[in-house]
Amino acid sequence: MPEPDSKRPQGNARASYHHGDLPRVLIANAIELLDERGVAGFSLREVARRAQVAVAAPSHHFGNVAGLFTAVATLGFERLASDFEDVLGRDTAPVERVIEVCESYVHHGRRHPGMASVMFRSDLLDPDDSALHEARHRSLQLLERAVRQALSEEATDEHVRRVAKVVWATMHGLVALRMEDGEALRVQVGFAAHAILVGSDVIGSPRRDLP
Amino acid sequence: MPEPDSKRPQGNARASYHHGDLPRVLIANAIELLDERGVAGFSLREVARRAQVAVAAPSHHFGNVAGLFTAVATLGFERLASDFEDVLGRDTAPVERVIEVCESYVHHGRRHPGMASVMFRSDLLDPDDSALHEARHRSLQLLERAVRQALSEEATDEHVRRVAKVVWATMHGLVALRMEDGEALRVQVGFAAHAILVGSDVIGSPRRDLP
DNA sequence: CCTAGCATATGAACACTGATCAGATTAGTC
DNA sequence: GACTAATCTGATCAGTGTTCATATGCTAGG
Repeated sequence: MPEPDSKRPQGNARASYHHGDLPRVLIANAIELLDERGVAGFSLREVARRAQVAVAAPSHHFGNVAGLFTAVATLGFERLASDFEDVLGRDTAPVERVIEVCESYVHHGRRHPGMASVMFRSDLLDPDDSALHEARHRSLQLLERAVRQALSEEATDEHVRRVAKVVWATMHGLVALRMEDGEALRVQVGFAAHAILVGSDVIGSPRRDLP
Repeated sequence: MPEPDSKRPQGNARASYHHGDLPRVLIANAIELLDERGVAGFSLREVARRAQVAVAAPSHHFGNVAGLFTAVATLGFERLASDFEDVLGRDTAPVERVIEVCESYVHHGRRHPGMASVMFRSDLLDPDDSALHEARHRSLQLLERAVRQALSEEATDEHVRRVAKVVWATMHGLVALRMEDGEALRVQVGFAAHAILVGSDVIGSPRRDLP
């Protein structure tokens, strides 16, 4: 039975010639291929092949492969921001919420390894794409909001931003290095986020002595 | 005047045909090209071209491009470990020493961006290369030693290992995301390392209440 | 000294890749 | 219904990594 295939045009019909929904289909196929073979094994031609479309078709929508990657990365950051918003809507303790944000970050990175790696390979992306910048910035802003609520009230904006960046970098590192697998990563993520928050508050704005 | 060129054979003479020191020269050229164009712009043929050698020559020493990358990454981790050892030999406070280790990590990553990115792109490396594993493991071990001295004495081995991994991941993330530039990165690195150490000690083994 | 053996380097071939461009096809608009 | 603009095709180009038989010259054994 022909299940509805998201990688083919809507209405399950390619009348002929014009595809109808190529950009979305190309992005979906690109994500699939990235998760399947990684960035190194990626091929624009293979994406076109899977969409049953000519090799040159993608260029009319994305210009070049960097354009397609940029679209994929933008979608990735938008999903990430959406996940973050879900977490921020929950009614849990502030520190717990930061940890949950981190967990959703790591979860996203592990579920879509190829897509995630493209998101942070700035050398493969269009550096001037405003949609990408916006989506990435929104993700970071949501993390900052979570961090702000988890730190002491005396924390300055600069302090909050700095801590959020450290948390962001740590999560990226944990995913990129694949240092643990399965449940152990969850423990590591929780520990790391917690330690950074506590440590930052101790060191932070109102200077206290450290042990 | 002909300065001594490390990318050509020793003795500054390619009598003919046999190169004499190809592997080392290829690795040097690969690092140069990686730092120049990044992983995406890398080309094995260009490396061979710069060594003034046939396209197929590298394959006799490294098999394929993954083999060359693996050699580059191994050298990178050996240098990193060597830098770490220098820091560990200094007579500074333990926490300060961890920060200095982190700084040397970041410094290495910023000075050789292409090389550094290859070091952590496991999809581009030979996963069974023992020399690579050994060099990487030694680097992590040295970081663990620095962390152990900086944490409270009650810290278990497992705790030390976990904290070291978090520090490692954070530094990798800070470099990979290029979140700051110049001096600001140094501040960020010091802050991050410090916060993780302090936070880990507060959360750590002898359970205390947290604010 | 000189000769066989073997590691090293060559160059051509192959199957790929991403990008480009004129021309074919169709959708949307006046 | 005609026309313009968007979309897609198919062929072409330069460039890539890998493989293979062949050529070269260093080195060990006689």
